[in-house]
Formats: sequence, C-alpha cells, structure tokens
Amino acid sequence: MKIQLLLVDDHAVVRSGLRMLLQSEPDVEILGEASTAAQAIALAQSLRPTIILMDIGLPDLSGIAATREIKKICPETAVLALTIHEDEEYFFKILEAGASGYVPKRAAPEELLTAIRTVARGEVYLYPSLAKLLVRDFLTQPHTASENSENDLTAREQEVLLRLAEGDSNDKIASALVISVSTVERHRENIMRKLNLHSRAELVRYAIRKGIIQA
Amino acid sequence: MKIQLLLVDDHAVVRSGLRMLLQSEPDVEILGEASTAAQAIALAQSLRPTIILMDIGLPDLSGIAATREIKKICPETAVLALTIHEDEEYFFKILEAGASGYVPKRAAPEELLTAIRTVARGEVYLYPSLAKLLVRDFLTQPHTASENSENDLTAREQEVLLRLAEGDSNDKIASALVISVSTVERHRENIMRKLNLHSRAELVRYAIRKGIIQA
DNA sequence: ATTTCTATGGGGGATTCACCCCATGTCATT
DNA sequence: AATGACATGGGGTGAATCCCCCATAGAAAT
Repeated sequence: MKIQLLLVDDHAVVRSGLRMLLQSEPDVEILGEASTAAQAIALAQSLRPTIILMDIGLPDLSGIAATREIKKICPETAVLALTIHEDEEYFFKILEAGASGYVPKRAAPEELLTAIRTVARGEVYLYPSLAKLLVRDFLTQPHTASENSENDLTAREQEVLLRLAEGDSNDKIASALVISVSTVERHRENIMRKLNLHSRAELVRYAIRKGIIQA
Repeated sequence: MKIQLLLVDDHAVVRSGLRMLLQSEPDVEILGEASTAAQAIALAQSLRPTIILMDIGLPDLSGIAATREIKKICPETAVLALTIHEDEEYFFKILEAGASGYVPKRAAPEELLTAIRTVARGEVYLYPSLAKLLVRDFLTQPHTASENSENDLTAREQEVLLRLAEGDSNDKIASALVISVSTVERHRENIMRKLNLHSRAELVRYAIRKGIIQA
C-alpha cells in the first residue's frame, strides 16, 4: 500500500516541483493536486489520501482553516504542513489545527521524504528548529521540582513528600527510593499525621504552598 | 571541528557498542566515558564535550538529576538522552532537566547519528513517537490562538473539578451537588480524559495552575 | 543505660479511585 | 427526523489509598 498524497499549493510551479521530487519514490503515490483551500477540502473528502501535503504559507491563513476543516471531516487523513514561514505563530496555529507535522520549504528533499514517511506511520514529524519552539513553550509552564523547606519533617519524609506531591504512587516511590512499599506507606502516614493532612489532594496543595513543588 | 562526545551509561557493554558505532563516523570524536552520574558531571566539567550521550534509563532517576546538574554548570553542553523508556513521564522529565533530545534505544543507528548531528547544531531532536507526546501536551495547554478546543469542560464538569481539586471525595461531592456518586464519577472521568490527567494529584496541580483553586 | 527518634519492614481491612461497560432523557443543531 | 452533546444514573474489576496493628535495628539524646 503506497502512501497516497494530495498536494496543495497555490503555485503550480511548486506543485510540479513536488510532483517531480516525489513521483520517483516507489512508496509514494500522488492522487491529486489542489490550488485552493476549498478545492483541497473537496479532494480530501473524495480521494481520502493518506497525507495531504499542504502549503500553509498563504497570507490569509486559509491553509490553516482548511487543515482544521479537513481534520474534522477526514480525521484519518494526516496533514503535513509545508511552508516558508518558520515563526512560532504559524507553527502553533498549524499544530492546533491538527497537522501531524511541519516542514519548512528550505528543508532538504530527504527531510521532506522522512517527514512524509513518519507521518504516514501515524507519528508526528517536527522539524528540529521548530521542535525547539515547542520545547521552549513546554518549558514555560513547567512543574520543575525544587528542594527543601523548613518544617518538622525528616529528610527522608521530605523526599517522600516530594514524590507524593508530584503524583507518584507508593509503589513507584518505593522503586525509586529502593525501599519497600510498606516503608513508603509508613512515611506517608507520618507525614500526613505531622502536617494534619488527610488526602493526597491536601498533600499536593500543601507541597505547592510550601514551594516543594510547582503547580 | 568534530562533534565531541561523552558517553554515559552504567553498562560497559553499551558504551562499547556506542563507541564502535560512532567512532567510524568522521565527524564524531569520543572524548570519554562515564558509568555513574557523579563521574558524568565531573567529566562534563573537565572535558567540556559538545554533546553528552546519556543513558537515563536508571531506576533512580539519577540520569535526569545528572542532566539537570550538567546543564547548570555547562550550559553550552548539549545532553542527548538515550533510554529504553518511552513513556511520557521520562520524556517530560528529561526535557525539563534540560536535555536537547531524546532517542529510544530501539532507534536505528542512523537515527542516533541524525540526532547527534541535529543536537550538535544547537537544535532539538525529538524522536517521532515522543514528539507526538509533546504535541499532545502542548494541545492540552491554553494558548492565545486556540479559540475553543473540544477539550473545554462543561459548567457541571468545572463545578466537579473545583471540588475534586479541593480534595473532596466523590461521595462528598455527590452530596453537595445532590447527584449520585456514579454521576460524580462520570464527570470525573470525562474531566480527566479531556484534560489528559491520570490522578487526583495531577488534577489538583492542574486546578492550581489554572487558578481554579488556591494552593 | 535507658529512652527517644528515625528508618526500615510486615499484615489487615475498609474505603476509594480509575477505568471500563451499560442505559435514559433532554436539548440543540442539522 | 436524526444526530450529537450533555447530564443523569447503574454495575463491575482491579488497583491504590488510608488507617490501624505489629516489629527490629541503629543513632542520638538524656
């Protein structure tokens, strides 16, 4: 079963170039081309391609709107965004619209093929310089763990408290600290008794108030 | 200027395998090896490698702690995580620790080399199946551009979420809202699925991040 | 030397949680 | 008229939680 493609770009020259590049690949089959968003949606519905290679570098964002529409009516079709834009605005928007990958036009042909094959497997392909944006975004709302705080808990108890607050199960904590579940339970009981807490939820809030973990 | 590597893995066999694999590459140079977290930190400081290829598949998370430490003292050194684990917990933690990439051990050798060269250029390399996790996480976060999203909670669900986050039991919530425990459970399930949460603890932290409750 | 604290372990039991399955009725949109 | 989302219920299963009980060993304090 070949990877069935639909090419979407408003420039016929670009479409031809892509076709030239891709049609020599044995595992790729080009079902059709579209030059407008409406045409792309219609062809997506009738052809049901594996992947839509979509240029979203249009000034009016219609590529993004088309992507959103296509994912609504053909959720099994993957959209691989191809664009000259590399700023995060486009990047985030196309991801939110439901695209499975994002390749700048400056990328090497082999990278485009890698992206196509990756997306065809149902995975996500992120071009490295764009992946960096995503990671940075991820890190802006992190839950990084910080250490210590003054209270009447022992060092060991604070260590257990940290992990409890982060949502780890007793079992997982036991493995991490190389002690038995019973001991973790024991520490947890002592922590809750000392701090007058009565549930995991209260414990999490306590830890966040004290700065032991971030929300 | 070759890409200068430091190999970190507690298994000598793995280090040897990596050395065999990598030393035939003309643009790669292996500066040294480390078998423990402490050794890795010390060698990172003295050798200042371009990249540290770090196995973080240790049960005690010391690879992640080491990564955090290394990024603190050698921010210009990139850490490429190599591990057998592919679950999101490890993935997110290693990213938070400051790693520039993440490659599962099952990856093909060429993929490892691609990752090394990508990270050496200062970019981020995300293995496709893991990139998917990051995108999913990204999509659960609030963003300026995302107008609605089907992950929105209904009014009832928000009400239940508020009480869940405050530590109330399902039973107590059911009494407060004058509905059955089954319905509270149902709402809780929908909330957790929509927000991609998997425990009370995560739910509490989510609610605090969102300002739904105070810590 | 005795007590106290800390860390480590085990067992029992009632309850809750997390995740499945199923259904009915309403309301809005199509 | 039909579809879908929402809220409301129920049941079941396996795991985890929470709270008791018990103990030993070492370190620190008195």
